[in-house]
Amino acid sequence: MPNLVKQKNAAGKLIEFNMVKHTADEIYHRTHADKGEHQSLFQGQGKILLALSQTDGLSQKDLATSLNLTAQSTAEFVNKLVKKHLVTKEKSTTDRRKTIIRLTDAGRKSAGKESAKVPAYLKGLSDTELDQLATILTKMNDSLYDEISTANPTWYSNFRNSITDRLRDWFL
Amino acid sequence: MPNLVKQKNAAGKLIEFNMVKHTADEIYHRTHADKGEHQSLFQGQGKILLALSQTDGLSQKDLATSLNLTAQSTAEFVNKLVKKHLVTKEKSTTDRRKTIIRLTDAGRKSAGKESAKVPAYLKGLSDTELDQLATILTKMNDSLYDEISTANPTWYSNFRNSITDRLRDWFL
DNA sequence: CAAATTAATCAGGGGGCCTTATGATATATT
DNA sequence: AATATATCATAAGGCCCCCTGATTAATTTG
Repeated sequence: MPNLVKQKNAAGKLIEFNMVKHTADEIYHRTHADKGEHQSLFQGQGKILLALSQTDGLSQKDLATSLNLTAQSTAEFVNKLVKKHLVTKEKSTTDRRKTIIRLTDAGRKSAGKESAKVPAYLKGLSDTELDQLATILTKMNDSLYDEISTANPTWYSNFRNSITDRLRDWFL
Repeated sequence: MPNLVKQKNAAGKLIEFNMVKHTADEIYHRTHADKGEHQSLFQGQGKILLALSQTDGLSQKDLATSLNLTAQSTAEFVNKLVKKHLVTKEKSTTDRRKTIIRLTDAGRKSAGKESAKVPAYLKGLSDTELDQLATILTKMNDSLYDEISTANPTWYSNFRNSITDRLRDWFL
């Protein structure tokens, strides 16, 4: 039976990590403000870009369902990206209700550039610690996947797909 | 010299964790939408509430600087909280430029209910793993604190204070 | 007292999301 | 063919998180 004190301790550290990381990211954005490019890659416009960089030429609807967004939100983000010349919209010829979204060169570049870089805060860990961390995170992730799939099976499968796509750069 | 493969592996797992946790949280909000109360405690209105629950009766300016927000953002959140009857505004008598913000009873209650609960995904870890995790997170956090303090010393000190306040419940 | 500084507000903007309505196109039914 | 229904996208409106710039009111300083 697990020690509650240890659990609480770890939980606190995790919360702390989230907070610290959050503000570190904020500072990074403000400093490195490459003219307003702070897509978090997991959200909004960044999400769309990422999805397209895996499979270009999706319809808005496809994007919406695969990203668990409403069609409306998707339209909004796509329009914003169009304004920035990162994607293009064109009507599908086979089904003229559909709008096909394609990455521009700039878009492709922008999507790819959150390159698979190892964050500095991992560089201070020993090999053993890195292994431990990976093992632990795997367990935690599985637990969260479980939570998601029981709460919302639909989301789960969409999510699972997009996640493996997005993590392809990291493993193997 | 640390193994780059191990670093990458751990980094990937961490990203995965962030993504999974993100959507788990989203689902939680949508499901448990207790009449639109999703303050994330680390942001916006929740941040203000938390700060006031540590030290009531701060001025807007005090709030802004201690939370690393602009005066304008602070005003916005405060006004929203006033509308919800969670805080009150009153002009300071000693310096009539200042506006003192105070928690209402409802506000105090709302702030306190962040429930220092151990998340489910930690419950599956053994005592050893919990210790390992805590140790590792401590290192990562220190590394991030470093990053923050060199990038923005001002933020650092403000942040450091508010973080210890906020984590008080976790480490006794 | 005039000037400088400080606290707060107004106006406006950029992100992230959703719901409700509507219009347009496609497909199924009669 | 003609009508009904289902699907894709848009428009409009809301709420949340946050910032920059300009302006007003009160206090401190020279």
